[in-house]
Amino acid sequence: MSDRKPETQDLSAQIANDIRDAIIAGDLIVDQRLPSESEMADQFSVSRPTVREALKRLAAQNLIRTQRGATGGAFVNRMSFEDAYGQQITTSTLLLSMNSVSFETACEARYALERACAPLSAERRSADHLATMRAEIVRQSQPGLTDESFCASDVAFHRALVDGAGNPVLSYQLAGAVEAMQPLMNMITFTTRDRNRIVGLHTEIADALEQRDGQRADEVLDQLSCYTRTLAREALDRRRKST
Amino acid sequence: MSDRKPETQDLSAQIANDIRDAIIAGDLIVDQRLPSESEMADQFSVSRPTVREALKRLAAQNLIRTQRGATGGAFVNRMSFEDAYGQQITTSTLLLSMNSVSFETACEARYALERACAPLSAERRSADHLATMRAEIVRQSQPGLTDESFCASDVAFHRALVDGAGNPVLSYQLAGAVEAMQPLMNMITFTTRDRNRIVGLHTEIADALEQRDGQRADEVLDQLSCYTRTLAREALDRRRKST
DNA sequence: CGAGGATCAATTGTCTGACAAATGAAATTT
DNA sequence: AAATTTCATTTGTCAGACAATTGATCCTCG
Repeated sequence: MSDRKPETQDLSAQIANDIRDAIIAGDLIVDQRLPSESEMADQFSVSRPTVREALKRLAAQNLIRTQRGATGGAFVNRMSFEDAYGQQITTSTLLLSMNSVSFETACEARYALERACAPLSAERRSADHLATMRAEIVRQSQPGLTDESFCASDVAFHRALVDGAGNPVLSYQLAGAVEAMQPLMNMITFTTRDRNRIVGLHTEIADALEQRDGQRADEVLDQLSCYTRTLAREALDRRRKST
Repeated sequence: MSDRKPETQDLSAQIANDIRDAIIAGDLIVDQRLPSESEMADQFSVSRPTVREALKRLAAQNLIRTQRGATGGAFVNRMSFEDAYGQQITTSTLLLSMNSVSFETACEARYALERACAPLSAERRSADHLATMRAEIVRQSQPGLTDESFCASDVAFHRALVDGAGNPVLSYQLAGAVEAMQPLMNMITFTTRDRNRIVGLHTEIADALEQRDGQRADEVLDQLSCYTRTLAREALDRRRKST
C-alpha cells in the first residue's frame, strides 16, 4: 500500500500523489477549486509546466476537471459511475489482452460474478430489464447475424441481467468483466447450432428471472458457463491446428 | 462508448487518446518504445510540453513507463495485476466516498461478489490461504485491538478467502470492492460482543473451506452479510441521534 | 588482445518567459 | 434597465534553454 519509490519519482508524480491523497482523505471536497497553476507552482516550489503535468495526471484519472477563463481553474471532480465504467473497461481489457490471462480464467471470473447477482436480479428485475433481455434474444436469433453483432448482443443481454440486480456497484464492477471479455469472445466463430444452444439458455434465464427463480437462473448460468468454455476450447484447438 | 467532445478536448488529451487507442488496438505492443518526445512533437505538430502532458496522462493510467538516458524513452507498459489493483481501489474508494452510495448497497455488492468465489475457494484454497485466515482470526480475537486494526484484519481475512479461489481476475475485481469498503467499515465501532460474533462466523467460514464445503461457506457469508448490515444500521442510527 | 575508465550523444526532467484563447465580472453606453 | 464593451484572470500552447541520467563508444593501459 505504501509508495514504492517516492525519492526517485518525478516531481509531477509526487505533486499528483499529494493532491490525490488529499482528495481521498477528504481534505479537498467535491467541486472545490484548487489554487491556480501559478499559485501551486509557488506553493510547491516548482515551475508551472511541472504543476500542469501533475494536474494532467489527475485529469486522466477523472479526479479533477479544468475550466478556462476568469473564474476557471481545476476543480475536484465527483467520480461518476460512467467515468468509473470507462476506466474499469480500459484497465480490464488491457489486463486480459496482454497479461496472459487465459480465456478459461476470464470466463470463470465472469460467470462467477454474474451468478453472484442472479438471485438479486431475480428478486428485483423490472419489466424493462426483462424486455431488454427478450429483445436481445430475438436479435440473437436472426439468421445472417455477424459473429461480432452476436457477441455485442450477448454483452447487452448480460448487462441487462446485471443491471436487473439494481445495485450500481455491482453493475460497475461487472461492466469491466463482461465488456473486457468481448474481444476474446469475438475470436470464437459461432455455428448455427452453437447459437441456437446459447439462445435457448438465454431464454431459460429470462424465463427464470420472469418467475423470480434465482436458483434456476443460477443453474442455467452455470450451464452457459460450461458451454462457453467448451466452445472456446474448440476454437482454440482449431486455431492451433491451422497454424 | 464514443468520445464525447473530441473537438473541444485539449491537444494533450487528444494525443493521449490516440496513443491509448493504438495500445488497446494492439498497434503498439508491450515494451515497444514510443518515438522520443521531440519526434512526437513534430509528428503531431505540437510543442514538446504538450506531448509531455499527453505522456503524463498515459503514465497516470499505467499505460506507459518512461526512462531517462541515452536509450531511454517511453515504453508501452505491461498492465500488471498490481497496477490494476491500485487503480481499482482508488476508483472504488472515491466512488463510494463521494457518490452517495449507501453502505447498504456497497455491502450487498461486496458480499455478493465474495459469495461468488466461495465455491471456487472451497475447491482450490491452499494450506497457505487457510493459514492466513486462521492467523487473522487469532489477531481479531486479541483484546484491546483498535477498530481500525480490526477492520484491517477483516480485510486481510477476506482477501485470503478471495485469493483462495485462485483466479487473479476475481482477486483483482474484488480487491476494489473489499478494500474500498474499509473506510466505511471504520466508521463502525465494534463492541466486544460484535467482534466475538464476527470472529465466530469467520471461524465457521475457515472451517467450511478447510472441509471444502463451498455450500456451507456461502451460507455463513450470507449470515455475515446480514450481521454487518445490521451493525452498520445501528452505527448510522447512533450517529444520527448524536448530531 | 582485453579490461577499465573517460567521453559522448541521446533522452527525459525542469525552468523561464511569453502569447493566445476563453470567460465571467465590472464598467460603460444606449 | 438592458445591452455592449472592456478587462482581469486563468488555462492552453509554444519556443528555447539547461540539468540529470544513462547506455554506448572510444581510448588508454596492462
